[in-house]
Amino acid sequence: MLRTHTCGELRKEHAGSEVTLSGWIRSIRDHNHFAFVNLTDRYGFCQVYFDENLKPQLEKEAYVQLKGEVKARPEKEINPNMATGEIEVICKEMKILSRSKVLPFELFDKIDVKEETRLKYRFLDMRRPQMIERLTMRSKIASAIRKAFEEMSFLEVETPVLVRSTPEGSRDFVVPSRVHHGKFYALPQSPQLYKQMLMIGGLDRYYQFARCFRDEDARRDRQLVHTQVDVEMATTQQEDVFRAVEHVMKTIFSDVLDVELKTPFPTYTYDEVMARFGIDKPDMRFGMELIDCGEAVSESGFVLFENALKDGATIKGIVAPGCAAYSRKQVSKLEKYIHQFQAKGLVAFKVKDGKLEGSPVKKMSEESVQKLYEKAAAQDGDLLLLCVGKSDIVHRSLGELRNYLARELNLIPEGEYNFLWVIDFPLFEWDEEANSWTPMHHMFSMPKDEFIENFEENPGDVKAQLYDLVLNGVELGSGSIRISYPEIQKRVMNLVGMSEEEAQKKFGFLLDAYQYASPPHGGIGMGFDNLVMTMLQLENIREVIAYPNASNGMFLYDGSPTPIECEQLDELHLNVVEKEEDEEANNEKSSEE
RNA sequence: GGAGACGUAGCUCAAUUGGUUAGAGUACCGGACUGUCGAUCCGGUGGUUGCGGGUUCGAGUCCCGUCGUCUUCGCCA
Repeated sequence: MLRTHTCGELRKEHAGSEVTLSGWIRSIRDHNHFAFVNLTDRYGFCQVYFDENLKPQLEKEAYVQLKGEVKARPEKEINPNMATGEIEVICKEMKILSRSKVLPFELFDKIDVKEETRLKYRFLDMRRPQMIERLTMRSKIASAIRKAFEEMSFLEVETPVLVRSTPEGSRDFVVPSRVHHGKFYALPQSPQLYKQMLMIGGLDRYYQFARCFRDEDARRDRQLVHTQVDVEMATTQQEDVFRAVEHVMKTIFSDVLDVELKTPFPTYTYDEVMARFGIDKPDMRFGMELIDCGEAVSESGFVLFENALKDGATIKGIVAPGCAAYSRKQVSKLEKYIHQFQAKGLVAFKVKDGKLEGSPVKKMSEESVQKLYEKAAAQDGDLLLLCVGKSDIVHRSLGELRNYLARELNLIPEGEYNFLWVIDFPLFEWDEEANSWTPMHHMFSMPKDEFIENFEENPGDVKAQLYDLVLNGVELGSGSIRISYPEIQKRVMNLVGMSEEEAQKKFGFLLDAYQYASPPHGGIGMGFDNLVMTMLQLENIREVIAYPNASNGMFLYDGSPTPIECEQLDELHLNVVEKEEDEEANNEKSSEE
């Protein structure tokens, strides 16, 4: 070995011993006749003393190997902020193994560098203790997850990475076949179909860290490539999946964060969370629930409200605590925020001296103002904000506004981990564009028992054995009990407008498998990157991924994607069509054939 | 595909709102210092203001286009 110890492990009890260390030279503190250096590696950093003779060799951020003697520091020179602060190493001999160019940015934790630069030089960014810590936590969480699943007799099974392309769901990344002219593999959007077949295959309990590929625009919490903790269990009901996942969460929070979670996690129905929080992944660490004000203002005399109600609109509100002093400008900033969710605007009331104030009050009957005040149950100094419109828009807007205000007003308690299950999701939603019903999740989710007999009658009302795991307002995972009965599967496909031929063509391999007696089964897929991000209380998924992509799908550390050689294209039977100036002539976006 | 923000020294930012030679911190280079803790002190180098047009006596600043990063809507079964 090129070292006897790592840079982070030397302590007082090593004093007097001869050691060999390897690491990067960071922070040279030159005192003319001698110098101090922090020698660093993944494990920490260690102060090394260089005398006048050895000092000239020092080069910042060079990777060196050195021999020296560990010396206990005198009392007054101990650095309590440093794990190795009670000792230093007196360098006797140093060899530079590798030199460094001047760094594009410094490698401290509190750097303020454009992310673009950090991603381009990810290998340097990763040397920062903060990034080391994040990737270390990620690894620890992963191994705790494995431990927990193994305790419950789950098998880790790998599913294929080159799979059949399915047009359902998100856009596939596609891989051309060299051997099969004009044919393509796809990278899996998730192992969904393959894990279902594992259940038919009798594996009974499966989990996997699965890479999932989705050719969609990236977001703060979404990457082209992400890692999913994928789970499936046979002979199971919804609650069995919950208990298994809770065991895993309990284990990782206890092992990695030393946080003891209370289980079971509470469950809420989809309808309830939508009504109370406007959003299917509510953050329940704070209050500010939505208030249904339609009834209170139904006879207010205010044209805006009355006309809206006549058109079947929803009128809901939230109370922003202590915001009565908000200026018109501040309210309009909030309105601007909800414009992006198609909301028209906000009607604002200030709460003062036990009643509502503000310009809308003048347009309303005294009685309805009082009714609204009572309904809102707000305190003096609060601001009541009403949103009027189509129910899905009002819910989404207020739901997002609630989160926005909570962040703005610092209402979110730190260090709290609020888990919950959202159950009873609708099985179908109406797709305006396609003018048909589509599955809310995917078409293999089982309706709840009471809907099985005639779910065709009112598809929009059908609830499914479909659930999400939510942590602090982040959707961590989504799953369902699957349809293991070919008859029911056929009816669901029928309802979403998929003919038998089409179904055979796209999913025949799966539907055939179900002809051979499947145990009832279900499972869940959990976003591992999101889990790590939320556990570390970070806002951006890229902070917990070693090699993330930028928002336009570029990988800044290697510059991909790139064009490929003509020879490669020929071998794959591909032709790249130049993008034409005339967009109309080229509205088929695909440039590959 | 749409919207917004940003782009000035290697890095992070400033430039009195269109005014003359574009500044600061840090990094880098040189010097001083016998106990520092991302040392300190003194001095110095460093700029095609992302790129291309335009308006103007004059543009980092205004306009148009373009490229890049971030956020977001759409999209993400």
